[in-house]
Amino acid sequence: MLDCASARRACRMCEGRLKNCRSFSGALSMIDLKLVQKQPEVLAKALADRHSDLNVADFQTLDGRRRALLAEVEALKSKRNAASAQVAALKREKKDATALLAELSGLSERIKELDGATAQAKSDVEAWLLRVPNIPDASAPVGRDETENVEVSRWGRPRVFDFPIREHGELGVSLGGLDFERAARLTGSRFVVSLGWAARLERALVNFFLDRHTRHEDYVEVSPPYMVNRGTMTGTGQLPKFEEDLFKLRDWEYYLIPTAEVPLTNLHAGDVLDEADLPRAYCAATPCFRSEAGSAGKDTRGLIRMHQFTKVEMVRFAHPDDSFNQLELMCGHARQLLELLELPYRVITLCTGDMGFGSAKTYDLEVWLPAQKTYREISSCSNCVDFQARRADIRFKPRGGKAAFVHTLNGSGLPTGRSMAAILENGQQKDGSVVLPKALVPYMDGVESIEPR
RNA sequence: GGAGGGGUAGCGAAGUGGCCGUAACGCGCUCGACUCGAAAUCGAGUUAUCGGUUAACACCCGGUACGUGGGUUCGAAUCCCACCCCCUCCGCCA
Repeated sequence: MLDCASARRACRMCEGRLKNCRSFSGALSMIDLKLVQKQPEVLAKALADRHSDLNVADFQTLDGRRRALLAEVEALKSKRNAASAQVAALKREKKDATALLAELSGLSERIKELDGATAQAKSDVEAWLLRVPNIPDASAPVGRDETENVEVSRWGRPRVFDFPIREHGELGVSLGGLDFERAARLTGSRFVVSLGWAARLERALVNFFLDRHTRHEDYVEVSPPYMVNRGTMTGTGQLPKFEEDLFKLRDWEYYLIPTAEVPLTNLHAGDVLDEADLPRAYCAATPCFRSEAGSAGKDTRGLIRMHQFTKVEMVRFAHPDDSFNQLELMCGHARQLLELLELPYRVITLCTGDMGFGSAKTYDLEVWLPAQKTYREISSCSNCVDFQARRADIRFKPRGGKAAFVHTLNGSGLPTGRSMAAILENGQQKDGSVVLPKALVPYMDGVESIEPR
Protein backbone atom coordinates (compact mmCIF):
# COMPACT_ATOMS: atom_id res chain seq x y z
CA MET A 1 0.00 0.00 0.00
CA LEU A 2 2.82 2.37 0.82
CA ASP A 3 4.76 2.21 -2.36
CA CYS A 4 7.76 4.38 -1.94
CA ALA A 5 10.49 5.60 -4.20
CA SER A 6 13.24 3.46 -2.78
CA ALA A 7 15.95 5.40 -4.50
CA ARG A 8 14.99 8.73 -3.02
CA ARG A 9 14.28 7.10 0.30
CA ALA A 10 17.78 5.69 0.29
CA CYS A 11 19.18 9.14 -0.38
CA ARG A 12 17.55 10.47 2.71
CA MET A 13 19.49 7.98 4.73
CA CYS A 14 22.74 9.81 4.26
CA GLU A 15 22.17 11.50 7.53
CA GLY A 16 23.95 14.12 9.44
CA ARG A 17 24.70 16.52 6.66
CA LEU A 18 22.81 19.34 5.09
CA LYS A 19 24.52 18.54 1.86
CA ASN A 20 22.52 15.41 1.25
CA CYS A 21 21.97 13.83 -2.09
CA ARG A 22 18.85 15.76 -2.99
CA SER A 23 20.46 19.09 -2.47
CA PHE A 24 23.57 17.99 -4.24
CA SER A 25 21.60 17.17 -7.36
CA GLY A 26 20.53 20.76 -7.44
CA ALA A 27 17.26 20.88 -5.58
CA LEU A 28 17.13 23.44 -2.85
CA SER A 29 13.81 22.54 -1.43
CA MET A 30 12.90 24.09 1.87
CA ILE A 31 11.20 27.39 1.49
CA ASP A 32 10.58 27.97 -2.18
CA LEU A 33 13.88 29.30 -3.51
CA LYS A 34 12.23 31.13 -6.39
CA LEU A 35 9.89 32.88 -4.02
CA VAL A 36 12.72 34.08 -1.83
CA GLN A 37 14.69 35.27 -4.83
CA LYS A 38 11.89 36.99 -6.65
CA GLN A 39 9.64 38.16 -3.86
CA PRO A 40 11.96 38.71 -0.93
CA GLU A 41 9.45 41.14 0.54
CA VAL A 42 6.99 38.29 1.04
CA LEU A 43 9.48 36.37 3.12
CA ALA A 44 10.64 39.52 4.89
CA LYS A 45 7.07 40.21 6.00
CA ALA A 46 6.61 36.61 7.11
CA LEU A 47 9.79 36.75 9.16
CA ALA A 48 8.75 40.03 10.70
CA ASP A 49 5.29 38.71 11.52
CA ARG A 50 6.88 35.75 13.22
CA HIS A 51 9.40 37.92 15.03
CA SER A 52 12.18 35.88 13.54
CA ASP A 53 15.72 37.22 13.75
CA LEU A 54 16.56 36.02 10.24
CA ASN A 55 17.38 38.71 7.72
CA VAL A 56 16.56 38.33 4.04
CA ALA A 57 19.61 40.43 3.14
CA ASP A 58 21.81 37.64 4.51
CA PHE A 59 20.14 35.28 2.12
CA GLN A 60 20.72 37.59 -0.79
CA THR A 61 24.41 37.81 0.00
CA LEU A 62 24.76 34.05 0.25
CA ASP A 63 22.67 33.36 -2.83
CA GLY A 64 24.49 35.99 -4.86
CA ARG A 65 27.78 34.36 -4.04
CA ARG A 66 26.42 30.95 -4.93
CA ARG A 67 25.15 32.17 -8.28
CA ALA A 68 28.36 33.93 -9.17
CA LEU A 69 30.41 30.81 -8.45
CA LEU A 70 27.96 28.69 -10.37
CA ALA A 71 28.21 30.90 -13.45
CA GLU A 72 31.98 30.71 -13.33
CA VAL A 73 32.27 26.97 -12.94
CA GLU A 74 29.55 26.27 -15.48
CA ALA A 75 31.37 28.25 -18.13
CA LEU A 76 34.48 26.15 -17.52
CA LYS A 77 32.50 22.94 -17.62
CA SER A 78 30.95 23.97 -20.87
CA LYS A 79 34.42 24.50 -22.30
CA ARG A 80 35.56 21.13 -21.03
CA ASN A 81 32.56 19.33 -22.46
CA ALA A 82 33.09 20.88 -25.87
CA ALA A 83 36.77 19.97 -25.85
CA SER A 84 36.03 16.43 -24.72
CA ALA A 85 33.65 16.02 -27.61
CA GLN A 86 36.44 17.16 -29.93
CA VAL A 87 38.80 14.62 -28.43
CA ALA A 88 36.26 11.93 -29.02
CA ALA A 89 35.82 13.05 -32.62
CA LEU A 90 39.57 13.12 -33.25
CA LYS A 91 40.04 9.66 -31.78
CA ARG A 92 37.26 8.30 -33.91
CA GLU A 93 39.03 9.63 -36.97
CA LYS A 94 42.31 8.21 -35.65
CA LYS A 95 43.82 11.65 -35.51
CA ASP A 96 46.24 13.01 -32.96
CA ALA A 97 44.66 14.71 -29.95
CA THR A 98 47.67 15.36 -27.78
CA ALA A 99 47.73 19.10 -28.37
CA LEU A 100 44.14 19.42 -27.24
CA LEU A 101 44.69 17.15 -24.28
CA ALA A 102 47.60 19.29 -23.11
CA GLU A 103 45.40 22.33 -23.31
CA LEU A 104 42.84 20.69 -21.06
CA SER A 105 45.26 19.43 -18.47
CA GLY A 106 44.73 22.09 -15.83
CA LEU A 107 41.09 22.64 -16.49
CA SER A 108 39.61 19.83 -14.44
CA GLU A 109 41.66 20.77 -11.44
CA ARG A 110 40.38 24.34 -11.57
CA ILE A 111 36.85 23.03 -11.98
CA LYS A 112 37.26 20.81 -8.97
CA GLU A 113 38.33 23.77 -6.86
CA LEU A 114 35.41 25.84 -8.00
CA ASP A 115 33.06 22.92 -7.52
CA GLY A 116 34.11 22.75 -3.92
CA ALA A 117 33.53 26.44 -3.38
CA THR A 118 30.18 26.23 -5.13
CA ALA A 119 29.09 23.29 -3.01
CA GLN A 120 30.03 25.22 0.10
CA ALA A 121 28.13 28.28 -1.09
CA LYS A 122 25.13 26.13 -1.85
CA SER A 123 25.17 24.48 1.53
CA ASP A 124 25.44 27.90 3.17
CA VAL A 125 22.28 28.96 1.36
CA GLU A 126 20.63 25.71 2.30
CA ALA A 127 21.56 26.02 5.94
CA TRP A 128 19.98 29.45 5.97
CA LEU A 129 16.85 28.24 4.22
CA LEU A 130 16.46 25.28 6.57
CA ARG A 131 16.07 27.69 9.47
CA VAL A 132 13.41 29.74 7.77
CA PRO A 133 9.97 29.11 9.27
CA ASN A 134 6.93 28.62 7.12
CA ILE A 135 5.18 31.64 5.68
CA PRO A 136 1.95 32.23 7.59
CA ASP A 137 -1.26 31.97 5.64
CA ALA A 138 -3.11 35.22 5.10
CA SER A 139 -5.88 33.99 7.38
CA ALA A 140 -3.51 33.62 10.33
CA PRO A 141 -3.81 36.71 12.53
CA VAL A 142 -0.70 38.80 12.86
CA GLY A 143 0.40 39.04 16.45
CA ARG A 144 3.29 39.05 18.81
CA ASP A 145 2.70 36.16 21.20
CA GLU A 146 0.03 33.95 22.73
CA THR A 147 -1.84 36.94 24.11
CA GLU A 148 -2.76 37.90 20.55
CA ASN A 149 -4.27 34.58 19.55
CA VAL A 150 -7.84 34.86 18.37
CA GLU A 151 -10.67 32.91 19.93
CA VAL A 152 -12.89 31.30 17.32
CA SER A 153 -15.54 29.50 19.33
CA ARG A 154 -16.42 27.79 22.57
CA TRP A 155 -18.18 24.52 23.26
CA GLY A 156 -19.73 23.39 26.51
CA ARG A 157 -20.05 25.31 29.73
CA PRO A 158 -17.58 25.03 32.59
CA ARG A 159 -19.26 23.26 35.44
CA VAL A 160 -20.06 25.14 38.62
CA PHE A 161 -18.71 23.32 41.65
CA ASP A 162 -20.25 23.63 45.07
CA PHE A 163 -17.22 22.18 46.85
CA PRO A 164 -13.51 22.92 46.87
CA ILE A 165 -12.06 21.44 43.71
CA ARG A 166 -8.75 19.66 43.43
CA GLU A 167 -6.25 19.71 40.66
CA HIS A 168 -5.87 16.56 38.61
CA GLY A 169 -2.45 15.52 39.87
CA GLU A 170 -3.55 15.52 43.45
CA LEU A 171 -6.79 13.72 42.52
CA GLY A 172 -4.95 11.08 40.54
CA VAL A 173 -2.52 10.45 43.34
CA SER A 174 -5.15 10.27 46.02
CA LEU A 175 -7.24 7.89 43.95
CA GLY A 176 -4.18 5.65 43.67
CA GLY A 177 -3.75 5.91 39.93
CA LEU A 178 -0.84 8.29 39.51
CA ASP A 179 2.52 8.07 41.17
CA PHE A 180 4.92 10.89 40.46
CA GLU A 181 7.30 9.99 43.26
CA ARG A 182 8.02 6.52 41.99
CA ALA A 183 8.47 7.88 38.48
CA ALA A 184 10.96 10.40 39.82
CA ARG A 185 12.84 7.57 41.45
CA LEU A 186 12.75 5.44 38.33
CA THR A 187 13.79 8.24 36.04
CA GLY A 188 13.45 11.83 37.19
CA SER A 189 11.09 14.75 37.12
CA ARG A 190 8.41 15.14 34.46
CA PHE A 191 7.62 11.44 34.37
CA VAL A 192 4.68 9.59 35.82
CA VAL A 193 3.72 6.03 36.63
CA SER A 194 0.10 5.12 35.99
CA LEU A 195 -1.36 2.28 37.99
CA GLY A 196 -4.60 0.37 37.98
CA TRP A 197 -7.51 2.49 36.84
CA ALA A 198 -5.22 5.22 35.48
CA ALA A 199 -3.21 2.84 33.32
CA ARG A 200 -6.48 1.36 32.20
CA LEU A 201 -7.91 4.79 31.48
CA GLU A 202 -4.92 5.66 29.37
CA ARG A 203 -5.41 2.50 27.33
CA ALA A 204 -9.13 3.24 27.10
CA LEU A 205 -8.42 6.71 25.75
CA VAL A 206 -5.99 5.40 23.18
CA ASN A 207 -8.46 2.79 21.98
CA PHE A 208 -11.35 5.20 21.98
CA PHE A 209 -9.44 7.79 19.97
CA LEU A 210 -8.09 5.27 17.49
CA ASP A 211 -11.47 3.67 17.05
CA ARG A 212 -13.04 7.02 16.27
CA HIS A 213 -10.36 7.85 13.71
CA THR A 214 -10.37 4.50 11.99
CA ARG A 215 -14.04 3.49 12.20
CA HIS A 216 -15.80 6.82 11.87
CA GLU A 217 -13.21 8.76 9.88
CA ASP A 218 -10.79 7.83 7.15
CA TYR A 219 -7.55 7.38 9.05
CA VAL A 220 -5.33 4.38 8.52
CA GLU A 221 -3.86 3.22 11.79
CA VAL A 222 -0.08 3.05 11.88
CA SER A 223 2.43 1.77 14.37
CA PRO A 224 5.62 3.61 13.46
CA PRO A 225 9.16 3.59 14.86
CA TYR A 226 9.56 5.72 17.98
CA MET A 227 13.04 6.75 16.98
CA VAL A 228 13.95 8.24 13.64
CA ASN A 229 17.03 9.44 11.83
CA ARG A 230 18.19 12.96 11.18
CA GLY A 231 16.75 13.20 7.70
CA THR A 232 13.31 12.35 9.00
CA MET A 233 13.52 14.96 11.75
CA THR A 234 14.63 17.51 9.16
CA GLY A 235 11.74 16.61 6.88
CA THR A 236 9.10 17.72 9.36
CA GLY A 237 11.11 20.70 10.59
CA GLN A 238 12.31 19.64 14.05
CA LEU A 239 15.86 19.86 12.75
CA PRO A 240 18.14 21.64 12.37
CA LYS A 241 16.69 24.40 14.50
CA PHE A 242 15.17 22.58 17.45
CA GLU A 243 17.77 19.99 18.29
CA GLU A 244 17.75 20.97 21.95
CA ASP A 245 14.08 20.03 22.28
CA LEU A 246 14.77 16.45 21.26
CA PHE A 247 16.11 13.39 22.99
CA LYS A 248 18.92 11.89 20.96
CA LEU A 249 20.60 8.52 21.28
CA ARG A 250 24.20 8.77 22.26
CA ASP A 251 25.89 6.46 19.78
CA TRP A 252 23.43 6.68 16.93
CA GLU A 253 22.17 9.49 14.77
CA TYR A 254 18.70 8.58 15.99
CA TYR A 255 16.24 10.73 17.86
CA LEU A 256 13.19 9.87 19.96
CA ILE A 257 10.09 11.23 18.29
CA PRO A 258 8.50 14.26 19.97
CA THR A 259 5.23 13.44 18.20
CA ALA A 260 3.97 10.81 15.76
CA GLU A 261 3.67 13.64 13.25
CA VAL A 262 7.32 13.01 12.49
CA PRO A 263 7.15 9.37 11.36
CA LEU A 264 3.64 9.69 9.93
CA THR A 265 4.38 12.67 7.72
CA ASN A 266 7.68 11.17 6.64
CA LEU A 267 5.91 7.95 5.76
CA HIS A 268 5.70 9.39 2.27
CA ALA A 269 9.07 11.12 2.17
CA GLY A 270 10.44 10.83 -1.35
CA ASP A 271 7.17 9.54 -2.74
CA VAL A 272 5.14 10.75 -5.67
CA LEU A 273 1.54 10.01 -4.75
CA ASP A 274 -1.24 9.49 -7.18
CA GLU A 275 -3.54 12.50 -7.26
CA ALA A 276 -6.49 10.16 -6.80
CA ASP A 277 -4.97 9.01 -3.49
CA LEU A 278 -5.46 12.45 -1.97
CA PRO A 279 -6.48 13.15 0.66
CA ARG A 280 -4.70 10.42 2.56
CA ALA A 281 -4.97 10.12 6.32
CA TYR A 282 -3.01 8.28 8.99
CA CYS A 283 -3.22 8.08 12.74
CA ALA A 284 -0.98 6.56 15.35
CA ALA A 285 -0.79 6.25 19.10
CA THR A 286 2.80 6.65 20.22
CA PRO A 287 4.79 7.84 23.16
CA CYS A 288 6.18 11.32 22.59
CA PHE A 289 9.48 12.43 24.05
CA ARG A 290 10.30 16.06 24.67
CA SER A 291 13.19 17.56 26.52
CA GLU A 292 11.09 20.60 27.45
CA ALA A 293 14.24 22.68 27.24
CA GLY A 294 13.51 26.18 28.37
CA SER A 295 10.37 25.34 30.32
CA ALA A 296 12.01 24.88 33.70
CA GLY A 297 9.57 25.73 36.44
CA LYS A 298 6.56 25.64 34.13
CA ASP A 299 3.74 23.20 34.83
CA THR A 300 5.81 21.30 37.33
CA ARG A 301 2.78 19.66 38.91
CA GLY A 302 0.49 17.18 37.26
CA LEU A 303 0.35 15.71 33.79
CA ILE A 304 0.51 18.83 31.68
CA ARG A 305 4.18 18.89 30.75
CA MET A 306 5.96 15.54 30.70
CA HIS A 307 9.18 14.32 29.13
CA GLN A 308 7.19 11.33 27.93
CA PHE A 309 3.52 11.16 27.16
CA THR A 310 1.23 9.15 24.94
CA LYS A 311 -0.60 10.84 22.14
CA VAL A 312 -2.81 9.84 19.27
CA GLU A 313 -1.82 11.91 16.28
CA MET A 314 -3.63 12.56 13.00
CA VAL A 315 -1.77 13.33 9.79
CA ARG A 316 -3.31 14.18 6.44
CA PHE A 317 -1.81 14.55 2.98
CA ALA A 318 -3.91 16.89 0.89
CA HIS A 319 -4.17 18.37 -2.55
CA PRO A 320 -3.00 22.00 -2.41
CA ASP A 321 -6.43 23.22 -3.49
CA ASP A 322 -8.09 21.31 -0.69
CA SER A 323 -5.76 21.60 2.27
CA PHE A 324 -7.56 24.34 4.14
CA ASN A 325 -10.79 22.39 3.89
CA GLN A 326 -8.87 19.44 5.25
CA LEU A 327 -7.69 21.56 8.15
CA GLU A 328 -11.28 22.36 9.11
CA LEU A 329 -12.17 18.70 8.71
CA MET A 330 -9.31 17.45 10.84
CA CYS A 331 -9.87 20.08 13.46
CA GLY A 332 -13.46 18.86 13.56
CA HIS A 333 -12.22 15.35 14.25
CA ALA A 334 -10.28 16.57 17.26
CA ARG A 335 -13.19 18.68 18.49
CA GLN A 336 -15.55 15.77 18.28
CA LEU A 337 -13.37 13.76 20.63
CA LEU A 338 -13.62 16.49 23.26
CA GLU A 339 -17.36 16.69 22.77
CA LEU A 340 -17.74 12.94 23.18
CA LEU A 341 -15.67 13.24 26.35
CA GLU A 342 -18.06 16.00 27.48
CA LEU A 343 -15.15 18.38 28.06
CA PRO A 344 -15.71 22.13 27.60
CA TYR A 345 -13.22 23.66 25.22
CA ARG A 346 -12.54 26.62 23.04
CA VAL A 347 -10.93 26.95 19.63
CA ILE A 348 -8.33 29.60 18.97
CA THR A 349 -6.43 30.57 15.87
CA LEU A 350 -2.80 31.04 16.67
CA CYS A 351 -1.30 34.36 15.71
CA THR A 352 1.84 34.58 13.60
CA GLY A 353 4.07 35.07 16.62
CA ASP A 354 2.83 31.93 18.36
CA MET A 355 2.60 29.48 15.48
CA GLY A 356 4.87 26.50 15.15
CA PHE A 357 7.87 26.57 12.84
CA GLY A 358 6.33 24.53 10.02
CA SER A 359 2.77 25.74 10.17
CA ALA A 360 0.99 28.17 7.88
CA LYS A 361 -2.14 28.13 10.01
CA THR A 362 -2.87 26.53 13.34
CA TYR A 363 -5.98 26.03 15.42
CA ASP A 364 -5.42 25.14 19.03
CA LEU A 365 -8.12 23.41 21.00
CA GLU A 366 -8.00 24.38 24.64
CA VAL A 367 -9.80 22.30 27.22
CA TRP A 368 -11.24 23.74 30.40
CA LEU A 369 -9.24 22.87 33.48
CA PRO A 370 -11.36 23.98 36.44
CA ALA A 371 -8.56 23.77 38.99
CA GLN A 372 -6.51 26.20 36.94
CA LYS A 373 -9.64 28.14 36.05
CA THR A 374 -8.40 28.35 32.52
CA TYR A 375 -8.39 26.78 29.10
CA ARG A 376 -5.24 24.80 28.36
CA GLU A 377 -3.99 23.50 25.04
CA ILE A 378 -5.00 19.92 24.39
CA SER A 379 -4.80 19.77 20.62
CA SER A 380 -3.02 21.66 17.91
CA CYS A 381 -4.17 21.28 14.31
CA SER A 382 -1.94 22.71 11.64
CA ASN A 383 -1.80 23.07 7.92
CA CYS A 384 1.85 23.09 6.93
CA VAL A 385 0.95 23.57 3.26
CA ASP A 386 3.99 22.62 1.16
CA PHE A 387 6.59 23.41 3.81
CA GLN A 388 7.18 19.88 5.04
CA ALA A 389 6.47 18.42 1.61
CA ARG A 390 9.41 20.37 0.23
CA ARG A 391 11.74 19.33 2.99
CA ALA A 392 10.68 15.70 2.88
CA ASP A 393 10.10 15.65 -0.88
CA ILE A 394 6.50 14.50 -0.88
CA ARG A 395 4.78 15.11 -4.18
CA PHE A 396 1.73 14.07 -6.11
CA LYS A 397 1.26 13.72 -9.80
CA PRO A 398 -1.90 15.04 -11.38
CA ARG A 399 -3.13 13.01 -14.34
CA GLY A 400 -1.08 14.21 -17.25
CA GLY A 401 0.47 17.04 -15.25
CA LYS A 402 3.74 17.72 -13.54
CA ALA A 403 4.50 16.44 -10.07
CA ALA A 404 3.84 19.06 -7.41
CA PHE A 405 4.27 19.19 -3.65
CA VAL A 406 1.38 17.96 -1.56
CA HIS A 407 0.17 19.81 1.51
CA THR A 408 0.63 18.15 4.87
CA LEU A 409 -1.49 18.58 7.97
CA ASN A 410 -1.18 17.29 11.47
CA GLY A 411 -3.29 17.43 14.58
CA SER A 412 -3.43 15.91 18.01
CA GLY A 413 -6.34 13.65 18.51
CA LEU A 414 -5.64 13.53 21.45
CA PRO A 415 -2.89 13.28 24.05
CA THR A 416 -3.83 10.90 26.85
CA GLY A 417 -2.20 12.79 29.72
CA ARG A 418 -3.91 16.09 29.22
CA SER A 419 -7.13 14.28 28.39
CA MET A 420 -6.94 12.42 31.65
CA ALA A 421 -6.19 15.64 33.47
CA ALA A 422 -9.29 17.23 32.03
CA ILE A 423 -11.45 14.19 32.74
CA LEU A 424 -10.32 14.05 36.35
CA GLU A 425 -10.79 17.74 37.03
CA ASN A 426 -14.07 18.15 35.21
CA GLY A 427 -15.57 14.89 36.44
CA GLN A 428 -14.66 15.17 40.11
CA GLN A 429 -17.39 14.82 42.70
CA LYS A 430 -17.83 16.11 46.22
CA ASP A 431 -17.12 12.66 47.68
CA GLY A 432 -13.72 12.52 45.96
CA SER A 433 -14.82 10.20 43.17
CA VAL A 434 -14.59 10.96 39.46
CA VAL A 435 -17.42 10.29 37.04
CA LEU A 436 -16.10 9.17 33.66
CA PRO A 437 -17.51 10.37 30.34
CA LYS A 438 -20.16 7.99 29.05
CA ALA A 439 -18.25 7.39 25.84
CA LEU A 440 -15.41 5.80 27.79
CA VAL A 441 -17.50 3.44 29.88
CA PRO A 442 -17.48 0.64 27.29
CA TYR A 443 -13.72 1.01 27.08
CA MET A 444 -13.45 0.71 30.86
CA ASP A 445 -15.35 -2.59 31.08
CA GLY A 446 -18.45 -0.79 32.28
CA VAL A 447 -16.76 1.19 35.02
CA GLU A 448 -18.60 4.50 35.28
CA SER A 449 -16.59 6.23 37.95
CA ILE A 450 -13.34 6.09 39.86
CA GLU A 451 -14.07 5.68 43.54
CA PRO A 452 -11.87 6.71 46.44
CA ARG A 453 -10.07 3.83 48.08
C1' G B 1 28.00 -10.99 11.72
C1' G B 2 29.17 -13.89 6.72
C1' A B 3 28.10 -14.79 1.34
C1' G B 4 25.62 -13.38 -3.04
C1' G B 5 22.22 -10.17 -5.93
C1' G B 6 20.33 -5.31 -6.58
C1' G B 7 19.39 0.58 -6.42
C1' U B 8 18.77 4.06 -13.79
C1' A B 9 12.39 8.65 -15.52
C1' G B 10 5.54 8.14 -12.27
C1' C B 11 6.37 2.33 -12.37
C1' G B 12 9.10 -1.97 -14.50
C1' A B 13 13.49 -2.48 -17.14
C1' A B 14 17.90 -2.26 -21.02
C1' G B 15 22.49 -0.26 -21.09
C1' U B 16 30.46 -2.43 -19.00
C1' G B 17 34.91 4.45 -21.06
C1' G B 18 32.91 9.22 -25.90
C1' C B 19 27.83 8.27 -31.26
C1' C B 20 23.54 6.37 -23.99
C1' G B 21 20.30 10.92 -20.22
C1' U B 22 14.78 14.98 -24.24
C1' A B 23 17.92 7.03 -21.39
C1' A B 24 16.13 1.24 -25.85
C1' C B 25 11.73 -1.67 -24.68
C1' G B 26 7.15 -2.31 -21.79
C1' C B 27 3.38 -0.04 -18.48
C1' G B 28 1.16 4.54 -17.16
C1' C B 29 -0.18 9.43 -18.69
C1' U B 30 -1.57 13.37 -22.75
C1' C B 31 -3.36 14.28 -27.67
C1' G B 32 -5.22 12.23 -32.20
C1' A B 33 -7.43 8.23 -35.45
C1' C B 34 -11.18 4.38 -35.38
C1' U B 35 -16.36 4.14 -32.72
C1' C B 36 -23.17 6.19 -31.65
C1' G B 37 -20.06 5.81 -27.21
C1' A B 38 -16.52 2.70 -24.83
C1' A B 39 -12.99 -1.29 -24.86
C1' A B 40 -9.36 -3.16 -27.95
C1' U B 41 -6.16 -1.48 -31.75
C1' C B 42 -3.11 2.13 -34.45
C1' G B 43 -0.23 6.92 -34.62
C1' A B 44 2.27 10.99 -32.13
C1' G B 45 4.02 13.04 -27.59
C1' U B 46 5.79 12.70 -22.29
C1' U B 47 12.71 13.39 -17.03
C1' A B 48 13.89 16.59 -13.21
C1' U B 49 16.59 20.47 -11.46
C1' C B 50 20.09 24.76 -11.27
C1' G B 51 22.25 29.14 -13.68
C1' G B 52 21.79 32.77 -17.67
C1' U B 53 17.92 35.26 -20.45
C1' U B 54 12.78 36.80 -19.68
C1' A B 55 6.74 39.79 -18.01
C1' A B 56 6.87 34.44 -17.98
C1' C B 57 7.64 27.72 -13.90
C1' A B 58 6.96 30.22 -22.66
C1' C B 59 11.25 29.82 -25.94
C1' C B 60 16.49 29.75 -26.29
C1' C B 61 21.78 28.93 -24.31
C1' G B 62 24.62 26.38 -20.64
C1' G B 63 25.45 23.21 -16.17
C1' U B 64 24.08 18.97 -13.21
C1' A B 65 21.69 14.26 -11.92
C1' C B 66 22.06 6.51 -13.12
C1' G B 67 21.61 5.02 -4.21
C1' U B 68 25.51 8.52 -1.47
C1' G B 69 30.46 10.37 -1.05
C1' G B 70 35.30 10.18 -3.02
C1' G B 71 39.08 8.49 -6.76
C1' U B 72 41.17 7.34 -11.88
C1' U B 73 40.53 9.91 -16.84
C1' C B 74 40.68 15.04 -21.62
C1' G B 75 35.95 12.34 -20.81
C1' A B 76 32.49 7.70 -16.02
C1' A B 77 25.75 4.82 -15.44
C1' U B 78 30.11 1.97 -17.17
C1' C B 79 36.67 1.24 -13.97
C1' C B 80 38.52 1.72 -8.45
C1' C B 81 37.57 2.79 -2.95
C1' A B 82 34.27 3.73 1.22
C1' C B 83 29.41 4.04 2.96
C1' C B 84 23.71 3.70 2.89
C1' C B 85 19.31 1.09 1.70
C1' C B 86 16.52 -3.23 -0.38
C1' C B 87 16.28 -8.66 -1.59
C1' U B 88 17.99 -13.96 -1.00
C1' C B 89 20.71 -17.56 1.73
C1' C B 90 23.71 -18.85 6.15
C1' G B 91 24.89 -17.85 11.28
C1' C B 92 23.15 -15.71 15.88
C1' C B 93 19.03 -14.27 18.94
C1' A B 94 13.79 -14.56 19.78
